[in-house]
Amino acid sequence: MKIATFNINGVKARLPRLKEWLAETRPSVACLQEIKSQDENFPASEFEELGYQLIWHGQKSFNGVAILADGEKPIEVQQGLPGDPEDEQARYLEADVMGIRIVCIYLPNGNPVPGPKFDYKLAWMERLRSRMRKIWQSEVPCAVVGDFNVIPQDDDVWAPKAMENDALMQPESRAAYSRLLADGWCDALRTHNPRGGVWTYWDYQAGAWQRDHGFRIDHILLTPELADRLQAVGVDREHRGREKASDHAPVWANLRN
DNA sequence: ATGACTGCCTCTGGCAGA
Repeated sequence: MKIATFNINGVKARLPRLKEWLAETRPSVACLQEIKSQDENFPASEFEELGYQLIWHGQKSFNGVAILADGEKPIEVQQGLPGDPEDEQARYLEADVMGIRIVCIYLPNGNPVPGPKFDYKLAWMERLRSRMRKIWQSEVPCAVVGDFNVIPQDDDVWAPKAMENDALMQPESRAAYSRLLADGWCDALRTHNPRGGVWTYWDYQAGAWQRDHGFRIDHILLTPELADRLQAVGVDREHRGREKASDHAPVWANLRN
């Protein structure tokens, strides 16, 4: 089975590109971030026409996540990240699909640093870790995928200097991400590209795509059982270069059945 | 270079993104 994650930067603006990507690459499970849609406006039927069933968690203007599954309805386990009753941002969706627990996240960006948004990011990462430890303890095979908004290492960015003041690569952000891996989760893309140099995001500005000025912030984390089944992992880079593309490219992992 | 581009909802300019 193929598990994919794609920050689409607006479901309405991206609909033709998104349907094209689904038809061309046919992931078994597709996790979307930044749908930027209220629940009642989400164009579910567009995906059902392609043979996908889905659940989503949206809000007005920003954020929003969705889980699509090929020919099977995801069974929702959790909507919204537990741990803060005041947090109403639509960034977390967890479901059981095809015998696997799928967690779709859109982790807060955290800029500017320092400030309340950065504090929210770090607190969110600790809440995520708590949730992931709980899932780990339940011993269900699990993939946590999405836009983590963390550049894990210097070789995950075209120029570390250019991003050094950004929330995406602050030592605190990296340390929080490292703690997830230290808990035992496998960073699928890193495992197959140990020397780094693989990007999943290119800014719209300053010709970043044309100059290949990118970095890696979209991740697929696997429990050991799924890591053992990992066959191939990749980035659909070519989709970033199309007309009206998202600023992120899709990331996918193939698991042996 | 407090720059750049894109999407959203709309106080069609200001905010957010990364």
